[in-house]
This record gives sequence, structure tokens and C-alpha cells, in this order.
Amino acid sequence: MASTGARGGRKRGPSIADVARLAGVSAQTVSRVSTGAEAVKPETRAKVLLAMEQLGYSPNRAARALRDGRYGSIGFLARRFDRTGEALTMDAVLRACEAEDYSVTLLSAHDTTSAEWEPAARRLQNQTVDGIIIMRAEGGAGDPLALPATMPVVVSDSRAHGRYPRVTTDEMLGARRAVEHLLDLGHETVHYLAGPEDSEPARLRTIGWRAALTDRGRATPEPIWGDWTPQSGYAAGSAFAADPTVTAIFCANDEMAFGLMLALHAAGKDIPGDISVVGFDGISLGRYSVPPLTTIRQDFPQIGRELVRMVLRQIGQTHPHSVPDSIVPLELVVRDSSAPPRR
Amino acid sequence: MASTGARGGRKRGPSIADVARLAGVSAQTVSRVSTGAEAVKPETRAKVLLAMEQLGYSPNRAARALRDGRYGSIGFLARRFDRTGEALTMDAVLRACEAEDYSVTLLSAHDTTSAEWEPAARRLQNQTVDGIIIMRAEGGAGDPLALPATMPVVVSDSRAHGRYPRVTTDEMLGARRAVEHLLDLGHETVHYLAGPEDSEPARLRTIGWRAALTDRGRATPEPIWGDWTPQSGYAAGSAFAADPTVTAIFCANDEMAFGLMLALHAAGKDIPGDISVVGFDGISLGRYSVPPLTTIRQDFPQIGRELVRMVLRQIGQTHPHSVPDSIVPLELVVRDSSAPPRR
DNA sequence: CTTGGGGTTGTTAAGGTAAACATAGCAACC
DNA sequence: GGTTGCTATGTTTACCTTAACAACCCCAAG
Repeated sequence: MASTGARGGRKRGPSIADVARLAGVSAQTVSRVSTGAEAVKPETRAKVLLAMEQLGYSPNRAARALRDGRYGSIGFLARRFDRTGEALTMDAVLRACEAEDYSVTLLSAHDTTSAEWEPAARRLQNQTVDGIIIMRAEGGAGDPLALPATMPVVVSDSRAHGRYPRVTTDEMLGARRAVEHLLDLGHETVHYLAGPEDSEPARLRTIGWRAALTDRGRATPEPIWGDWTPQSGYAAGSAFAADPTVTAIFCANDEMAFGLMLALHAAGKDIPGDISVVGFDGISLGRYSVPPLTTIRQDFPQIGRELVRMVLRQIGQTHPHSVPDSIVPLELVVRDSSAPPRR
Repeated sequence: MASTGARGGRKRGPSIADVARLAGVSAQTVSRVSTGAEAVKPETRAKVLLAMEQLGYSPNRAARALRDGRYGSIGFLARRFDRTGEALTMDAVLRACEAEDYSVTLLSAHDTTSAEWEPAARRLQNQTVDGIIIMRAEGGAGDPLALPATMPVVVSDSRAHGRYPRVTTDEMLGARRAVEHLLDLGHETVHYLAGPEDSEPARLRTIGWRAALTDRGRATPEPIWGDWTPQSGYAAGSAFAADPTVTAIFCANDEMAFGLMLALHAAGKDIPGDISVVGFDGISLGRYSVPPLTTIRQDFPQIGRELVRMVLRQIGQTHPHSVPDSIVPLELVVRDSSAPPRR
């Protein structure tokens, strides 16, 4: 009976006006205290802080955002978030954003292949972000993002050539290092397990692999094409195991290398005795595969910092997308999966 | 010279008023079209949509949030985001949120051990979220989050007993299944590599392990304590390898199992010939370890859906935290790392 | 004693949206 | 023909904050 029940509705915490009333000052003075800026007499400030404390006040971010047209948040767009590359980059981006007092909003573009992309892009514009970091957008259509020209954007690992500033690792150089490492060990040539053809980094790694072989006058065997997953690595491993000429394999990422090594093992091949394997990425579990995986390590924390730095730098610019690209270095990490070929 | 240069400032896209003017209707009508709700004559709607299209209008989310006190976003709080459990859960949460037209804002609480926690909690309240999902908050202080009583919260995997509704897996049952699997294979007892003592799931798994052994009247050897990392798994593996009585090991997570298996391998132990290993989590790479890892698989997508469902259900409630807990089932996945003991 | 200036506080307005309420047009019915 | 009732649209207002400007106080200098 008591109509008191469903008084629910919005909760609406205390506002700046409530604090002002309690502290006996104007709202503006409260604002000054909460933004920290202006000159406020110490005793007034104390009164205000006390009132804030008592009411449990914290400023309303929506109102603030509306006021000055900024949201204090960066959007992170990817197709998936549970893969190593995305997860490591995201963690790094988050830490970098935190240091700048920005938050991170996740934006997903799951099936960017076709019609699904359009609503995703539309939704994107509605998001409350001051800038967007686009991660690994393989499969995206040619002209994927109809973003406002003033929206700060930085791209990692995508094929959006030239449209937006990029933070990349030198994929080609990394692939080259991997191949040269194996050649230096004495292998005649290096077989290759590639990433999906619609991925820009995969494409670049393939170019690097081929160039390294060509430069030394070695044969370039036909690569096998995977899709980044260990499953595809396993399939490739089975195929390679059937070819007795294979003594060294470069995998376009570590996860495929895991699958590949298991397949080689299952086929009775010894790593690195019969076949050497090198991966790419430097995922943490790579130290603990059997055997531990030689790989090209990407500096994900550095990538994250660069991404954030570049997107923040664009904020407020008239032509934000003119920021120069940034390249983050790579490192060869030699572990036990690579060795000289058995004579 | 030209002072045209730094005209920068805020960009401010077209507003509802601009659309209204162009379409020759009132702002309210535009609003009706953009929220989709009310009755609008089809031809009016068409005019408005055309105007929106021409101006590239999209509603200002800050204004909308200010208007109706909701942000359309859920906060996801964790200490790290690059570990498997967090990444998988987060991916699942994101997908579930998307289905409900919510976005996900990342909130981090890196070093929650001590003084660092306070500012983190404070920052939390400033975030633009309608609810918070707290993930694996091990190490948090006893009374970590001074969140408003009306803020919807759901906890996964944390020690915040009873304070907030939880979505958990039945850790104890999972551990029990792992142990019973090994006992059923004929092992005399099961050694244990535990997670960190300040983690609630780790604690529960330990209880499950102990209970399973006790129920069958088996000895409960002293566990080794790890910290979830493969590094700690490696150290534990070296220790176990030195004990000839060890024939079966249950690891509190898969990543430690990776390190442990490498250490056993390095010590010349055969898996599962000499020692069987069972993990916990069901990470995707577990299928591709050498040998493939028997494990207790958590249904992360389901966990994500439950978390979102429970936090959304609290929105608008007067006593949001009274929602009942939810338990997501686990599954034993038998692969090659477990087998009967060698006679 | 007046004037001026620096330091502190208050008042006004604007930012974009959508609920609540108000109005206008029109058809049906007595 | 006038009343009723419905649909479509317009007007007002509140949401909360902060920049810009105005007002005020007090002390120092003329």
C-alpha cells in the first residue's frame, strides 16, 4: 500500500550546488576548489573540502564533458581483445592513459568484413571519446572508418595506409632478423608460416622473410598460410613435418609456433635437432614452451606509450592526422628452439 | 601573420538545433526521431533523417548522459589486463555489453596493496559508468572500495565476501574434479601447486584439493605456493622433480602448469609417464603445450554474460547489492598430460 | 580622504538533450 | 455545428559544470 516503495528513479548524487549550500559559498567557489585552479582563501577551501567530504561529492563528469567538449577518454578499437597482441597493447595503453589522467573505452568491431562494419563505425561516433586507437584492423573494408576529420586517430597494425598516423614496429626488419638468425646458424633456407593475407603486419613480415632470403641468394619455398591461431599452426606443422627438406621454420606469430611445435613433436621431429623454429611477438608463455621459443620480441609497453602519446598530441589540432608516424624497435630473443642444422 | 592560424579550440559537431533548423522542425521532433520512440509522421521523419545525414549529426552523449543520469557504460576494474583470465573475461564482458548497447570503460587498480588504492577508488567514482565489474582483486585491502551504496557492482573472483553480489565458478568443485580425475587414474595422492595466498579463488581451489584427498583418505602433501606466473611454476616444477614420490601434480592455473612442465621436462621427467599434470582455467594455448594439458575449463563467455546481466539488473534498484550470486559451471578437459602412474 | 589595485568571491550564461507539458489540427460523433 | 478525443508537433525546463565578467573588500599610495 505504502506508495513510498518505488520512489527509485535516478539516484543523482550530490551536486556542486549542494556542496555550495552546505559550505555557505557560491557554486563557482566550489568549482574552483574542485578544479584546483584559482585563488581561494585557505579557510574557504577548507570549508568547501569539508562539505565535499560530508556529502561524498564528486564532480559530475557528464556535465563537465558537456561544458568543455572533452570526455577524458580514449577509445580502443579492435576486433578481439583476448589475443596476446591486443591484450598486451591494451594493458600498455591503459597504463599510459592513466598517467595522463585519461580513461580507456573499449570499442569493438567484431565482424568488420562487410555490412557489419557500417553500424560499428556509426556507433563509434556516438562514443564519448576524445580520440581513437585502432588496433589490428585486418579484414576491414578499404575505406572503413567514416570518422570526422577532426577526430584524433592513431593506428597500430592496420592496413589503413596513410589515412591515419601510425605506430608500428618494423615488421619487415623483424622478419629479416629472424631469417638471418636461422641462416647464420647454417640453415640452407627458411620455411615460412605466414599470417592471414588480409593482415598488414602479416603482409610485411612475409615481405621481410622473402627479402632476407633473396638478399642472400637463397631459395624461397612456398609459404603456408595460417590465421594467427595455434590450430592453424598445428596444421602447418603437420605439413612441414612431411617434407624432409625442412630444417628451419619462421612463424609469423608465437601462437602459431606453439601449434606448429606440437605437430612437429607429434610427428617425431626433434626441436631444434631436426627442425629449428622461430616465432614473432614475444608472448610471455614463449619462455615456457617445450622447448622455449626463439622469437622476435615486440616492446608492447613502448607501443602503448607511443599510441597514447600520438593520439593525445592530436587533440585540439586542426589537422590532427598530420602527426608523423612512429616506429618502435624489435628485439631478437634467442632461446632453445633454434640451433644449427644437424649435419 | 594571419591570425587565422590557431582558431583551434573545440570542434563541436552539429547539434540537435542545427538539424532542427535545417529540417524546419523543432528540436524536440529531432530528438524524437533520434531516440526512435514517439509518433512522428513518416514524412517528417524523412526530412529529419535527411538533415541529420547532410550535417553528419550524431547525438552528443555527454548531454544525453547529463540529461538522464546514465552513461551507457560499464566499468571493468582489474589489476592487470594482460593475463589470460582477465583478457578472456573482458572479451566476454565486452561482447555481452555490446548486445545490450553498453560500452566498457577500463578501470585499473594496479597496486592495490596499500596507499595506492585510495586514489584509485576515488578516481573510480569520477568515472562515467553506470555500474562496475570487479575482476580478480587479490591483494586489495579489507575494505577496499568506498563506492556509493547505490552503485551497481558485481564481483568476479575476489575476496569481497558478501559485500557485493558475485559471479563465480565453483572453484572448490573444480579442484575436486581435478584431484579425483588423477586419483581415478590410480595415483596414490596428488601434489599441489597453489596460487597466491591472498587470492580468493586460489584459496578455494586449495580447499577443494585438500577436501578431495581427505574424503578419499589420502595423504595431503605440503603444497608449493606460486603466484600464477609460469616463472613460479618453473620453480615449483624443479622442486617437485627432486621428490621421487611425486606422480601427479595439480596446478592452480594453466600458466603455472606451463612453467612446471618445462621444469619437469628439463629435469628429465616424462609427462605423463613419470608425472601427470592437471591445470586450471582452460586457456587456449593449453591445447598446444607439449604434451597438451589436461585442465579444468572455465566458461569465460558465460562468466562475461552473467557479470553483465547481474550488473545491469542492479541499475535503478534501491538496494542494488542484494542481487543473488551466480555460479557458472566448470568442465574437466582430459588431454595428454594426465595418465595412470607407471607401475 | 580618496583612488587604485590585487585578491577573493558571486552572478550570469552557455553547452546539448529529452521529459513534461502545452498547443494545434483533424476526424468522428451526437 | 459543436464537443470530444486523438495525433503530431512545439515550448519550457532541468540536468551540472565552469568561463567570463562583475562586484566587493582591504590595504597602500597619493
